[in-house]
Amino acid sequence: MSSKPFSSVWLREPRKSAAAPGRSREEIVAAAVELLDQEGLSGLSMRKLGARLGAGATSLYWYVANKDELLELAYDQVWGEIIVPDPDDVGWRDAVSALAYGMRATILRHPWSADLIGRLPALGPNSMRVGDRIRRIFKAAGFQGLDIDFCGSTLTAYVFGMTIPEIAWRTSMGDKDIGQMRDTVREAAAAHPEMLEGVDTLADGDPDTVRRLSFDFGLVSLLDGLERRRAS
Amino acid sequence: MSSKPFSSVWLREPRKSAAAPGRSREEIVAAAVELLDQEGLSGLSMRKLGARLGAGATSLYWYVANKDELLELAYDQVWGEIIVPDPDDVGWRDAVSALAYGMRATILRHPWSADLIGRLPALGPNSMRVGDRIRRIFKAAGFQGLDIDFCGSTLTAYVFGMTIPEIAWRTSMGDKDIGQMRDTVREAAAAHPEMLEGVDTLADGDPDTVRRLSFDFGLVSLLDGLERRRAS
DNA sequence: GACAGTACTCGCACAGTGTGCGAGTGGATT
DNA sequence: AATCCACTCGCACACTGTGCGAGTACTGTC
Repeated sequence: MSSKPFSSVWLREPRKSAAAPGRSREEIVAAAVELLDQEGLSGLSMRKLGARLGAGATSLYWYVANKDELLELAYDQVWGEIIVPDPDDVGWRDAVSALAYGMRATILRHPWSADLIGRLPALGPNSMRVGDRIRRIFKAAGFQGLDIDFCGSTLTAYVFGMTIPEIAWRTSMGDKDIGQMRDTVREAAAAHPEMLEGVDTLADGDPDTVRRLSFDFGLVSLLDGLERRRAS
Repeated sequence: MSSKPFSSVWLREPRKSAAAPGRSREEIVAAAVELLDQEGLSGLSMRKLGARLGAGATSLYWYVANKDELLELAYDQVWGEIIVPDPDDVGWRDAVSALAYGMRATILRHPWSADLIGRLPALGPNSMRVGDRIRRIFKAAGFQGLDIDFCGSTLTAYVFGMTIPEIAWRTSMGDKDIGQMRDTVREAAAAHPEMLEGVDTLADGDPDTVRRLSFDFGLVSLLDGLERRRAS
């Protein structure tokens, strides 16, 4: 295993200066997110980021211990875009639905973040805030004890598990039209008639619509299942 | 976006020779999996793998177009370890449960594979086989048309979404004891009393047991939800 | 104005990566 | 014996993250 001893930006004191020098951590993280949005995870290098800020590559290391810390910061920035509705306003099912769609939309807006989900510790203030709100929703719904956390895990697992592959599809197949796409998969699935049938029905509709239908199908099923749990 | 034009080992003719030369693709892939199991994704480099096989790094490029192809092959190898039960024997709920646990166990046995889920195209014969069997299960359960595929997506999304972060936890925190762990998260969650409550209850039990409970909670909920869909 | 200290910048260098290229090798076929 | 082909591999290139140590600029104290 390549297990580093574990560390996180969030667990150490930051540089003290409250003054406003030339560069700031915020500025760097913002530029990193911009670069990531444009060129993806593999497009972010310290040198490129430095150049974009008109700085030398190693200057950034004053504000950030290493690249992983920078990614942690950028990652938490993304979590900050997720808005978690208040269950008192709309009821827990609608709150969870809105949250799930919000998470999905946020990740799709920053596809590189999918590569970090589950690989980077999510201990930043924004991810904590989201976690806290999720917990509130399920507690308000009537779940108790460990079940509250289990509900949260289940929900995020579903959203992440559904969205991560979706992004891979979008980015890798983006330039191919759907006909080519179907042919490609048909070829790979040639040995399994059962799969071919699925490929064909799936390829009939507009890909975006199908993906949304699929996401909704699973989400509704999940909510139904949770509701049953809650009632018992 | 860093969107390469898309390609896959499975979509091109392999080298023709059916003879038995010194090295073979199978041997290389097996060694790669071994190395990955021992040192993780970042521990695999072409030079290291070559050395392990008593070969020069670039010799491998005769059998494999690039590193990504090698990873695709190793990845599919992992899918090959998943056994998908027959729904005729045990009923669809039990079949799905067994499958979900099997997938989880397989990924945990090869933690590096979690880093590839959703990033690499899964068009290999083994992943196709699994996909085919999953489809059969849900068809046998009585689902129809698009719903069959939606069920499959939902299930795999849940299993992947649940297992990917679990691996990150295991590997990054493996050497810390649970007390330290709780303190770490407590610190990060300090601003959110709601979360602290969760941290404390979760940290009470044995981590492995809690994880299994959590996995089961979501799985059962999901199955309940799907069952409701099927009935209507 | 002089000095000290601190906050920051950055060029250089190192060890490592994936991989294209082209020369070389050994065995089978003609 | 000559030719071909499967295969090996060293070299080189462009690129990566980052430790180090010298340099700069600003701030506060006498």
